[in-house]
This record gives sequence, C-alpha cells and structure tokens, in this order.
Amino acid sequence: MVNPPRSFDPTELGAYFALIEVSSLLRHAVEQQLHEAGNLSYVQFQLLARLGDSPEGSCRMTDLADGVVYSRSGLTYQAQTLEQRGLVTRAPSIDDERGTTVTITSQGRDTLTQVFPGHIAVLNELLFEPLAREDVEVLADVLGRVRDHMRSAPPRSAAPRRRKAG
Amino acid sequence: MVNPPRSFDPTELGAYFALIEVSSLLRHAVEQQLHEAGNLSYVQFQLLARLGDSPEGSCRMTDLADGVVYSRSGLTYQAQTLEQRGLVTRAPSIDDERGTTVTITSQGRDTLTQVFPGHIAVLNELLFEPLAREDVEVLADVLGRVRDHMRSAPPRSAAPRRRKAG
DNA sequence: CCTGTTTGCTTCGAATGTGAAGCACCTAGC
DNA sequence: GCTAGGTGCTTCACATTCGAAGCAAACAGG
Repeated sequence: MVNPPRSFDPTELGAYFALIEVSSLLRHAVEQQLHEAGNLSYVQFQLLARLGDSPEGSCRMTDLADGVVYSRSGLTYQAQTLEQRGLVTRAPSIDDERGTTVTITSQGRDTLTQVFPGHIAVLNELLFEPLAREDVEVLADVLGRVRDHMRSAPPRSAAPRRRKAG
Repeated sequence: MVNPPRSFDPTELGAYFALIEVSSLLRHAVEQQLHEAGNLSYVQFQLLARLGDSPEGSCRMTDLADGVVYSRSGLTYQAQTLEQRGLVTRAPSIDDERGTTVTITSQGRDTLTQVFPGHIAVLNELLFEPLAREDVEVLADVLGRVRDHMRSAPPRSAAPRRRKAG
C-alpha cells in the first residue's frame, strides 16, 4: 500500500487486512443482532458471556477489562449499566478490600440464553457458511496460537502509571 | 458457554473467540503505535490507507464508510478532522452534485509513510511472529474467502431509511 | 508502626461514535 | 417540467469511550 518501503509481503498484508475486515464486518452484524434480541451492546454481551463461563459467575473488574480488551473506566461504566439493568451485581472483593467482584445474576443468564441462538445463527451465516470443516479447524489453531502469543505480553492494565507531577 | 443449547461446536466457538480476541488485541496495540507515531486513530489510518490505495487517491464518502465499516455520520466527523489537519481534501463529486469526493493530500501520504514502518513492526511482533509462512498463507486464503462472502451481502449503507412519520 | 509506593477502582472532562432527522440533488413516472 | 420518492451527506442530540487524576486499601522498608 502506498509503495510500502520494500521488504513487505503481500500475503502478510492480505492476511492482516482480511482479518481486520472480517472482524469489523462480523462485529457489526453481531451488534445488530444483539441489540435487537436483547438490547445488548457487544461489550455487554462479552462481559456477560465471560461471567457466565467463570466459576461462581464472578470476576474482578481488572480481569474482565483485560479479558475483553477494554479500558478500566469504560468497564466501570458498563458494569454500572449492567447492574442497573439487574444483569450483574457488584460487591467488594473478599480477599482485597480495594477490589470489586462482578457476578452475573440469573436474569443475566436468562438474557444470555435468550440472545445466544440468534448469535450462533449470525455466526453460521456470515463466518462459517463459506468454510469447510477443515478451514475452521485451521482457523481455530492458527488464531489460537496468535492469541496465546499476544496474551503472553503484559496486559493492558499493566501500563505504567504516570507519576504525580512535582 | 453457559450451556449453549446443544448443536454447537467447540471448534467453531474456539475459532470465533480467537478471532475476536486477536483482532481486539491487535487493534489495541496498533492504535497505540499509530497514536505515538503520527497522532492517528485507527480509523484515520484506515481511511488514509484506503485513499492511498485508490486510483487518483480519491473515494466517495459512502464507499469509504462501507470500506472501513463505519457510520456515515462518523465518517463525516473523521473527514472533517483529517481535512483540518491537511491530510485530505473534500470536494463535491463531478458526476453527482450530492456526493463528496475525498482525496488524500501529499501531506497525507507523507503521514502514511511516516507511520507505516512502525505499523509493520507491530504486526510482525504480535501477529506474524508465532506463525509459519504456511500459516499466513492459509490465514489469508480462509479469511479472504470469508471476507468475500460477507462483502457479498448488502453493505451498511444499504440499510432501509425510515419513512418520514405520518 | 510509619511513610512512600503500588494497585484497584471510580470520577471527571473531553473526544468520538451512533441513528434519526434534515437538506439538497438526482431519478422516475406521468 | 412537475411531483414523489430515493440517495448522499451533514447536523443534531445523546451514548459511549478513553486517559488522567483522585481516592482508598495493600504492601515494602525501615
């Protein structure tokens, strides 16, 4: 693109752009469905899904934020919203008085199951429809490795904190 | 997840989640780099890149919006911003007086080339580092097919317009 | 036990994103 | 060429996002 300074590989660029486009388009489609089916934004769905998958249905704020790749302040906002709607509860952590533990409610689980079938339908239609079984397996394998590699780097919450001026 | 109603395939779920996680993490990392290297947001970079790749370096607003999967109003905002910074120009389209043609400036191209090497570096480090050549090829192929499939559906801008009340 | 630093979360202000409504031009049908 | 409707973009009101700063609990070193 734009005469990239030599030394760049069209196949790599293709993979990168395809990845970005696919995830953007998929996200957009899924967002529509989630909004119609349960009035959830994508982040909200991700949060509920992660909580639903956690033992006890609970997570610390920071773990949630890193999990869905979100800012801490943004997560605070979403957690408030979800709490107001009765889909999660928040309580100070037991072991660390600073921490907040978020827990999914049964109503939250209901919302998940209500939204899930349509979610799957969109995935099948957009993502899996043109793929052979083998393609899906390769995708899971390759992207899984990439994710593990990326996750091995320090997470978002580990960014250095600015010192107080002076 | 959350006892999905049978009939769902763990491999597919794995591929889907890996896709979302990878794209989120990658996007976040790239955003950092773009901000530091050229004070660009990711959308702004995508817009410049698409323009830089277009013949004449021009595009209609709607095509840009669909290309990067963005709302029309959001694109208007970004186009204004980029214009103020002198990275693009906007002019009414020749053939259709309603349309606006956005064109990248030489300064915009400069910004692209200034930002590009670092961009590539991040990609290599995060995305390609753990992959074999063959993995990248497969990724480009599979995701390319998915993208083509998704793009064959009517684009975002084709959403029906609400009739005026009454 | 103090004191300085780190860490977890929230608050705050500003930037950015969205759909709906509005405006202007184009197109179709008569 | 008139009118109704479609299309391209912008404006508007409002929701969401983020980083920086703030606050409180945990921790480290003496």
